Amino acid sequence: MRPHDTQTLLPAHDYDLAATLSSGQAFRWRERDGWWEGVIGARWVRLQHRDDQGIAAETAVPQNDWQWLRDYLQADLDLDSVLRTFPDDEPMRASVAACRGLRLLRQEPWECLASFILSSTKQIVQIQQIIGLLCERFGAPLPTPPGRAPLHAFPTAARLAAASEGELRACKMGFRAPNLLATARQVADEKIDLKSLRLCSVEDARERLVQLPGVGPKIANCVLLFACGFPQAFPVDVWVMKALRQLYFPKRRPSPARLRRFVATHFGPNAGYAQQYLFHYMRLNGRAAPQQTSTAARRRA
DNA sequence: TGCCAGGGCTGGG
DNA sequence: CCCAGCCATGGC
Repeated sequence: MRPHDTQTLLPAHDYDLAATLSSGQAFRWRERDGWWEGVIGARWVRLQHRDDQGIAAETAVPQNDWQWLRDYLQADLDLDSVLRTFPDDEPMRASVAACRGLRLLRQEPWECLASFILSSTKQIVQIQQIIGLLCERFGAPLPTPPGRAPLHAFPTAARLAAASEGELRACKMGFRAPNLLATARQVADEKIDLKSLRLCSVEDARERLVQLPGVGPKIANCVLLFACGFPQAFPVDVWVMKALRQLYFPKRRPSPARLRRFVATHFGPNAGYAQQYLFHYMRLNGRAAPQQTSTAARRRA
């Protein structure tokens, strides 16, 4: 790789770029002309997986160091060493077989937190729309390649803290607007230091996150897993709940406490990684789930 | 306890 | 075409 180039090729084994970028961890990636286009920090970038070579990357502005991209993609992580820690049971084997190469990204904490506050009771498509509007209206403009539509960085907490609730509601986020605004103010006022959460114990970090308005256990776990680097954090949403019920408790309906104990003990030190595989597996098979007894499952089939 | 609060997409009628 | 359902959190 030459210095000050707008292109590079990152060596990466066992990396399913499409699954990773579309798996509901991050919301600003779009596929276009066989590339995945997005924004990381203040950089426009597009990515393309090349068999046996790795991940090709192009930026709008020359780079002399691509560490920011390796960090974001976690390209240097040895996936096998993670997969080896998964429990050796049928649901995990099936989930890994369905999308081997699925990875966790390492996102910027504020963007991750704000995005997941906006994610509550929304589906991925709508989350993308809200975040698109938010970036367009409040994010700093970024250099893009010639002939490309202008693009914006994710808005800073300070910028959103200075917005009105009405302006945020105009981005179609509905009742999440006051939560996002109040959390942006706390972050901007340094009531919480998101970057230092990774230095806490996972329990301490979670406790601090759930103090923020609009942040419950599910969203806190998303931030811990996708931004703070806690591989044991285990967000439980409806898809994961469905996976746990169908795959591990097909007969009885476990209590929430029992379920919490199960996920805390069964999946090992990389439980969050295991969760991502279950989530993706359920999303792939959700429509055609074979073992349905509930009306909800039958309606889906 | 149970309902409700945006809203855009999906599936079924 | 229309309409119910989806969805994680907080407030009532």
